Amino acid sequence: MADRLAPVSDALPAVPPATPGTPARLLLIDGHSMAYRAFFALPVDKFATSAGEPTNAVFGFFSMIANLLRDEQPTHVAVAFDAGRTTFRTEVYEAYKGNRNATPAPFKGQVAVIERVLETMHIPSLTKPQFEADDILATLSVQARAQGMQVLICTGDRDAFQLVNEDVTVLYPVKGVSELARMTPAAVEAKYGLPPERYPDLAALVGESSDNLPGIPGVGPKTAAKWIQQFDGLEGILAAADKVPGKAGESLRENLEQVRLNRQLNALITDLELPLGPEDLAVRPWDRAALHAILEELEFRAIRDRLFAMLPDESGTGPDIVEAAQIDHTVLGAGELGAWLEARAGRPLGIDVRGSGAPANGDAWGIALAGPDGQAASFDLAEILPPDESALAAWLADPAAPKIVHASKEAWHALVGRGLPIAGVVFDTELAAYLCQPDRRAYDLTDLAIGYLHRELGADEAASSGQGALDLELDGTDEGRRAAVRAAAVRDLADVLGGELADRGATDLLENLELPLVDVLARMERTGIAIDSDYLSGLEKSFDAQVQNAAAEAYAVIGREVNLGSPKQLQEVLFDQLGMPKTKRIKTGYTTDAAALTDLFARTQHPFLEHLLAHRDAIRLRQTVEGLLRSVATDGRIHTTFQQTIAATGRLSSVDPNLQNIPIRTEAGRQIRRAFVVGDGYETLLTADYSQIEMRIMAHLSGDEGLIEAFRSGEDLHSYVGSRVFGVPTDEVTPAMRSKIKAMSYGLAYGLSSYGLSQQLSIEVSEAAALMQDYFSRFGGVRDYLTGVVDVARQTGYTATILGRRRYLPDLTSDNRQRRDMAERMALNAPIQGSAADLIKVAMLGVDRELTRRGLGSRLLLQVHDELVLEVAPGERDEVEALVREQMGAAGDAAKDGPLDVPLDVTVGVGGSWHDAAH
DNA sequence: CCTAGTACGTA
DNA sequence: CGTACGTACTAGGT
Repeated sequence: MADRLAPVSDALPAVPPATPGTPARLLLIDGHSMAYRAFFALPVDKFATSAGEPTNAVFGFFSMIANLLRDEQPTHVAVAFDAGRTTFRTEVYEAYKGNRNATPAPFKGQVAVIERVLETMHIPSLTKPQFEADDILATLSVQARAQGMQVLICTGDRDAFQLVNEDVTVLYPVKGVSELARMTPAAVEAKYGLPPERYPDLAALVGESSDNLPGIPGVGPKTAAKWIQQFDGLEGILAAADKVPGKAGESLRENLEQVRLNRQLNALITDLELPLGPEDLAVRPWDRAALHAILEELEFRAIRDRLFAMLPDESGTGPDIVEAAQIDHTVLGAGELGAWLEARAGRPLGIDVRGSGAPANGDAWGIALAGPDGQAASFDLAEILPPDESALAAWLADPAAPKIVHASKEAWHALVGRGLPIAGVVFDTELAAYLCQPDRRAYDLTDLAIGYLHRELGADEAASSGQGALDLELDGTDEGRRAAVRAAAVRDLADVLGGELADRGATDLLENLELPLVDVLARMERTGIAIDSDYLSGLEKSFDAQVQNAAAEAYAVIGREVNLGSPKQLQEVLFDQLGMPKTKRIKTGYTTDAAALTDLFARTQHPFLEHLLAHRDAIRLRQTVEGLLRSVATDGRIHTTFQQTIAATGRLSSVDPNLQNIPIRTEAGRQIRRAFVVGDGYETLLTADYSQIEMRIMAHLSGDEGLIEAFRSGEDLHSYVGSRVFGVPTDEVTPAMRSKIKAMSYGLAYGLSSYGLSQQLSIEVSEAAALMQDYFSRFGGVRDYLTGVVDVARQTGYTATILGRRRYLPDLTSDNRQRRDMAERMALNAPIQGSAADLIKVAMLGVDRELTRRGLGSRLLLQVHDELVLEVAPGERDEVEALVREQMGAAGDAAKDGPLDVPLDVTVGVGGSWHDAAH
């Protein structure tokens, strides 16, 4: 270990805006003027979303802002917009700007988008009724100057030249919006031969065509400038109008009124009352996620990166969009960790673990700890000395020593792989962020630090600058310092996210559900499930033979070999070569999915379709088997990873491999489940399913008496519902009736339409609509609930599960019908699917707790949304079954508003394989 | 090599 | 024109 070093102040290079001593820099932009310039500078047909929304003005404007932020490094920014077409100027002079053409249709709407973008960048947009943007800019520039600021005004309106002085520069577009002329006093003087304050006098004489202000015929800028010099300004000229010689003088005398009017109108107002002063316009951190989202929405894809790269936020070279991380990073001397930890006993420390979080063979090679005092320490675990390692191990394993981690399940695997088990995790910043924003797809620490702390961690700074090798010290100090910065961010994030959770009523969800579940899931992943690899290999051969056969027969029918896995080539065969009727339209032509092919086969009986479908099935099964074989670890087991922060509804997901979509519906598919077997030293596998969990939740949430009674009666649900809907006794509900009802019941939880139902059941839309009518007439509570849940979500902005897990659905108020409808279906489904997810998570905690408490050797292996798979130790079968039934059945008692109104039935099966344990 | 589109497995 | 996922493949860009 290195000698003890003095604490290093660790300022990462997000350059602070105004170094002390340099004046603040205010950038003011005339929004409408610059957007309009951008609109004409960029081809509208090259800048539009796939929906046809034009974005050329938005892009040009935003691109210009990015350049300005980069080049000018303003400390303060604001954009002013005209409030409307009528202003005090149009009242004085009706024709003011009256020559302007109607706003082009593709421009309309783009200003609103620009304002939204500015909002995400936290750049204020200012308007003032009856005044123009330039009046706002004029007022602010005068105020800012008085406060000692340097001012830049970006506008395409020449009237702003009157504002130019030693502290105020106008940036005037000369070509498009990318090239701006810097109008300083000298530049104005050079161009017009007058100081800036005389410019409006000149404009009054010459006129301003863009404002529809006529000038004096025969008087151009040269003459005007000469007069202004000669008579000491416009007042002098007007006073001496009689003495002005020549034809021009005559012309002047004929237009005195117009000149007076011009001068009155082109004077900018500098004493408006504004809600914000220059001091309120300081550059603030952006809402990076929202900015990213809006660029996504604008489909700026290819240019988005360029845009982001220009932005100071990303490059870290701009204004104080983000703060630099400030910590004291200490490299501790040998044996000092114990005391360092002791000094912070009982205080939660942030942890950063470097290593691999793989479930089967995790490993950790570095760890950093950050205390509440801004101090952090880091270790290279390959070099750590025994006294420090034992202090670290004891502290990590101590459940009473509070820890804060980002992605604690990965850390768990990494540390366990190093022989350093972790306990006492009181906060996981990834889980917390997930509960706050469940629709996000990623929760990178770097992004959370920017979003919640406005702090740049600078993780890849050394590497990306190409100087990494130079900076990196052999003892790992540089890496250690970055780790310490992350650990400090994790610790600080816990404070902010803890508050966010509390605001959302989600603290309980984190502390008593998701966080305890991490440990359960980690152990499930580490345990894995045993695989009969020999059997699986045999299955692969068998499916492979089927693939070859089906392909050969398919080729024989059409007389040539095509790639049966290519929808494009299949379309050629089906619709061109074989001339079959067209299927449902998709983006790339006509669908060749299984439903369409089956339908085509029913109509044409063409043998190619039969072989094609058989090939699809076989290739799919082979692919599944091959994937599983690849995933078998050296211990003969498959270790999936359960992702806890992916599904927006609260479900888990499973990856590497996905064990939540192993086939079960077809016989051939079920064969694959025979490969999942009980491991050595265990007696059997046990599966436990909730039956009709989502319908039970619907019954509970809706409070529908009929549906609740259906579950209490213990009768077959779909037959019970069918008998009520069709008005026949339960035992006279035919299988066809029952399956219609089943499809309908489940469809309702997904926001099914009558059209969708008709497709599903291959019946007329009218018949489907009638079926829904009958259903709702008997189960009105369900209808009321479904309409109510959307209404409430629209009001509150979110849906909630029985444990208060929220899903935010801002699109419920979208102007876009497609998005709105989608959001409505999400709102219908989220409370149901999410509550089911809550319930099985509660059940998992209960099962795991009881297994441990009773000292049983049986263990949880898998969760498949409404099913748990356990490995049962010898002699524990009956006790485990009872325990699982008990815990799963009781999960409903944890609901926020009291126990469920319906029982939770659990079906249990036992067997040597997953297949045989089914029921 | 990466992305979009298609298809399909589960609950 | 029914929710929530993950994976694998082709095709077309790079």
